[in-house]
Amino acid sequence: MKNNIKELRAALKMTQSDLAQQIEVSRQTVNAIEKGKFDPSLPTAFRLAAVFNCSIEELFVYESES
Amino acid sequence: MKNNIKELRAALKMTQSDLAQQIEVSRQTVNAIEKGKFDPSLPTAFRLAAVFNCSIEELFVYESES
DNA sequence: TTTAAATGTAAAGCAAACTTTACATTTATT
DNA sequence: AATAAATGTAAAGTTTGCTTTACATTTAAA
Repeated sequence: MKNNIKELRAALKMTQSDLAQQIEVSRQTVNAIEKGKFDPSLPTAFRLAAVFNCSIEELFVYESES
Repeated sequence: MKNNIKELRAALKMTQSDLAQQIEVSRQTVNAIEKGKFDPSLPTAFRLAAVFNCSIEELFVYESES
């Protein structure tokens, strides 16, 4: 699963901490998601899409698993 | 998080087992998701949306947590 | 109406999403 | 150049998505 959170976040001039607060997860979680260490939960994906005012499909690109 | 998987699945005349096979999870997982016992992971949500040829947003309705 | 298929549910266990704490490194600011 | 802000990363722990096994109940078919 790929995502363009880092770019979208930069476009809004937000820090990882800012974003973390808005979506109610830890800063490390935002970092890990951006770095592709793991996928967010569905609720977290919804909150992310809300912040960037876009669809989950625009935020994340599904790639068949391992 | 609400969803209309049960209805969409019925419309395609699929059993929970059929759907489980297609999205590569267990039948119990499909049942639990339909019954709202837990939310699917993001990858599973993507696979579900693919089966029903719709967006994740059409499948799931986000509701602020606990 | 018996049999089979589909669904519901439960327990135990594993894996992944997330937390907190903590520290090191990189990038801005002064 | 010094300081602060932002980012990266790691370890240990909790929660939740998901598995398997197992069985009970509901719905459909013979």
